[in-house]
Amino acid sequence: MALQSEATCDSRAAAQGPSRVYDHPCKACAVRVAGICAPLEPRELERLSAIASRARLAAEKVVFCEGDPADTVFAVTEGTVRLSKMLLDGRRQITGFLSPGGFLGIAYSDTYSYSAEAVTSLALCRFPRRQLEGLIVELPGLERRLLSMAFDEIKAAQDQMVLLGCKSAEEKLATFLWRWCLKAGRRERSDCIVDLPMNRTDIADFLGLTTETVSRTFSRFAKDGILALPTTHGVILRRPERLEEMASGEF
Amino acid sequence: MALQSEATCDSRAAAQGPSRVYDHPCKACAVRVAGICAPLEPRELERLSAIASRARLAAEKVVFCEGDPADTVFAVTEGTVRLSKMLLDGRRQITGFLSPGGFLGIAYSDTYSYSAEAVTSLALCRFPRRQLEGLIVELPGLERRLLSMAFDEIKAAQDQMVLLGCKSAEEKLATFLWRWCLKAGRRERSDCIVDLPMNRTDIADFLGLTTETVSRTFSRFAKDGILALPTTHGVILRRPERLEEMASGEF
DNA sequence: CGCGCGTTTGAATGTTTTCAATCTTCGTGG
DNA sequence: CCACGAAGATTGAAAACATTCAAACGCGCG
Repeated sequence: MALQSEATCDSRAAAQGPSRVYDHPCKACAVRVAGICAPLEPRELERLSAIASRARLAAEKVVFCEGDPADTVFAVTEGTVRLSKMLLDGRRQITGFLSPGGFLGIAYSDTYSYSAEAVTSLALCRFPRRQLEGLIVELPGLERRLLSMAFDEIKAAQDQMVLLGCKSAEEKLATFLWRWCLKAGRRERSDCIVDLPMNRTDIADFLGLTTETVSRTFSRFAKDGILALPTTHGVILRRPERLEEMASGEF
Repeated sequence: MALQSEATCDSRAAAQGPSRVYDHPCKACAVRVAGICAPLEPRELERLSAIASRARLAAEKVVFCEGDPADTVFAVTEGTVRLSKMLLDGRRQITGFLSPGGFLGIAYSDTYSYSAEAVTSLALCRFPRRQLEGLIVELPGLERRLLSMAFDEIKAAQDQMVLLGCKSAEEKLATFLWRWCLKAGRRERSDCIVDLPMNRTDIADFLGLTTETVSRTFSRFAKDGILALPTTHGVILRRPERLEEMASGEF
């Protein structure tokens, strides 16, 4: 499973002052993965660090594939990961994007039930699954945190089902941009500047549309003055409130 | 969150022989909710029973509404529950159907993030949320089971995203019928007899279609000899293997 | 038996997709 | 530094699939 923490990836643990954690190769990781480390005592954090190793991955590389033996769990510390499932004929559904703090690959299953790829270049923490499961038994805070993250992921999945099942192309893209604006938007007066690390095909496969429809909808939004597209990955939301309206928010 | 156990609802606890559990009003419930009780020791089961109460609900009645204060968690012991989310204008997405063993209403949130209604008449176990959360802290087996059920629910949600985002109307209905056949189908030679407790509108809102499209697709399947519709809720799958093919299974 | 609701069927419409071509961007090599 | 090539993005036109609107059917219940 892929767990995305809503916590920001500030250097929380840095406030704990010097400790043995600092000598460990996972220092940087321990500092950043607020998602899972947040509720841990320093001693517990050290236990987690002890089983972790770090890895870097170039953009578009595969973290793991659906069906692979699931022997490693990952935490994202830098970059964006794309999670997807494929049909036999190659049609793809992206089930989510993970940012720093996100957690992926955990499940009570012997194989991964989805694929994970690097959208941008990545920094990851790796946890051997066996050892992490052992730690979960020992550290109740860790299990509680996982359960909380799992619930958040279920909620996000339900919102995505509403998007996929109920919304029009325009509403889908508006929802997508509005979410990204809330999560990672940089405000500048009434504008919201958003960087979309993924390409149009990724957006299309996330929203259940084609690239052409995504592109057309972007163009229409730009023509209507709702946003500007200085580059394909850089979007300036000129009227974020219009997007929020168009998103037809749930409840 | 709604957790659907894959376990059948056999009277597992009955094998434990007479005990104080039997004197408790939740006897019947404790017997049936294999979903959450399965990994519990008899003593632990008793603790769970002690905070539970039972309820019955007529078909089409509301269990709880999106936005209501989430102070009760439920387990389904009889009947089928429908979980849904609504957009402001009334469009509805059904995120899942729960059968006996299913668990609903748990989340680390003060309000329910979705609505739950009775598709058929129901028997439910009720757990006051505060007390259940206290019990989770005390009983590690309970928390482990919840985490496992949460992972299963995430996996199911991802499959549903694939269905909603990638599949055609025909593939959607074929997938739906094939799943139901696997879960609750009664085999008879090559046939599979399925009872669909929900109506066409429910199916449509689950699959991201309209009732008309669902109905037309049913008719086409019947015309092609893939299934027969003796009643609207009773379906005989004459060629389940054709449905499986049409479902374009994942991976 | 008749009424009402849910389902089915029909025809027209519309949104999104498909197919195709062009444009843009970015990386690479001259 | 510029030119080139390839991949991604955009735009256009035609087609397809699902929806919408409308009407008829049939089943269950009073």
